[in-house]
Amino acid sequence: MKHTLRFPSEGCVTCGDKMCAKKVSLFSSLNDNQIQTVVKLIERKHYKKGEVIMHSGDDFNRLYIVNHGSLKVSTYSQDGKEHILYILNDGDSLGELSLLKKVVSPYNLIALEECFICTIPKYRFDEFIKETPDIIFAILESSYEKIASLEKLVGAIASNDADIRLKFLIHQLIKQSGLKTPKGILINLQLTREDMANFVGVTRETISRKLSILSGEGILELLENKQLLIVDQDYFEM
Amino acid sequence: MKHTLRFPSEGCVTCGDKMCAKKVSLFSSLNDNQIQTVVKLIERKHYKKGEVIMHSGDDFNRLYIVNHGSLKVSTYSQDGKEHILYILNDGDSLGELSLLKKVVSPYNLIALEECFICTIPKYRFDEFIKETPDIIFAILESSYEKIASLEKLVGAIASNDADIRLKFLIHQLIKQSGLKTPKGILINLQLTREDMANFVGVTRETISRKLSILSGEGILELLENKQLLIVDQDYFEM
DNA sequence: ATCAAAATGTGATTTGCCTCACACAATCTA
DNA sequence: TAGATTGTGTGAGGCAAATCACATTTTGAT
Repeated sequence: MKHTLRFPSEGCVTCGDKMCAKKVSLFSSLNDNQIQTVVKLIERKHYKKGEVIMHSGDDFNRLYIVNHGSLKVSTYSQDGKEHILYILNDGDSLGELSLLKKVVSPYNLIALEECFICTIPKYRFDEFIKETPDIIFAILESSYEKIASLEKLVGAIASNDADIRLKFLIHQLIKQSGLKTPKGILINLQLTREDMANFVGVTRETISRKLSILSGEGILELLENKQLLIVDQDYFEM
Repeated sequence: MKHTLRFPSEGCVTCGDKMCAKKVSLFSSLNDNQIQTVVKLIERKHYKKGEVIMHSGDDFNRLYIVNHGSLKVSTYSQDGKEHILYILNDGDSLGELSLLKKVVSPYNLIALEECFICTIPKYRFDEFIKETPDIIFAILESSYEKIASLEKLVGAIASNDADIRLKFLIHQLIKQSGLKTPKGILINLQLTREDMANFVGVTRETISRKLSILSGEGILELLENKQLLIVDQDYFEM
């Protein structure tokens, strides 16, 4: 049910914007000319909620950029449990390593909602790097952000304390996809309780119970359609 | 009690080898000329067991390379618990990010045994990058190895199962610093039970107990001087 | 609009690890 | 070489979260 479009020179069809690549943090340092060059390399795909964007074991020979939507990046342990490593939103990217060498994906990518994903095949990006070597620094920087985020995840999980884990989870969600509203920070991701649980290594029941408690204490509100309204943001500072 | 030496052009004093930088994975792709250039940038320091090589909060403006020895890289949680993120051995490096921009160290570095550490200050490495831009790819590659190792650590800790965590710990130690001997794989790191515990997020008591069990089952042997002899390596495959 | 499937909340029970406690061993240090 | 400090093994008990169970709600497909 997914389809591929290529845009040799007309910019992005979906967003109708020749500069849409600018919102990608990886490309934020590029000038307008360079952005237009990048846009020409892009292939766009569209995925519905729940669709698998990539399976672990697939050839990983593209850079993936989230144009619009959100997705989870996960692995499975031997006993079949899902571990979510990253949640990606608009402007996030994945697969910089695949631009360096031939690799197989260790990740499963699954759309949490309708997703517009831009990809750049390795062979096309190789040419771009030759013309724009500075892009490497942006890639390096984004990889260090990934390292920092993983190190924090390790710290939170290693605490073995469900409250700290949940605190970390919500802290992350606020930072990544929190929307300021008059009533508080709104988190509007299509994350199930189980997804949340699989991100921080607890069970869905524990997430349910702890969220109820926080809701009872007025720290957050559980809205319909999996939305969270964070009332007391300070509580989630770490 | 530590002292600094600089070697403008004579190669490494400690190892007496002008090519010692070659064993650093970060530099393994360089040719002999380039290696000699790198060696000229190196400042060497010597630390005794237990010495603090860097505190979290210190200016992080150097690339650190372990010439000889081993050290732990850790952070502390709010409640004062140590979390070990990496254990570095001969040839490992840390601080590639500090070559990109001014940062403050989030890490504590502590020598597990006598250590010979090579450092390259940012301002000197900047020049080297200009002459040898390809080094960036090696830096990128090493950062992806770091990401992969963290992702595995997350998976192991998120399992919430002490046996899996210990398995992962020993698997890592075998990979990083296991020495093949006729009787099995020898791990000769100066790690205390508590260090092991702080790497995988359990208590020292749990490590003690689980190691005893594995020893009783003949999977490994607990030797003197904190050495481990891995008899059944397959047990630790993941 | 209807039904099946997926997700959620919540109680009861179990359990694996943490915590606490202490004896003993190893290691530093003057 | 003695004494202090740091590290280690192991038992007993408690507890937080996993597991199991099931009713209810939400979602999605036809």
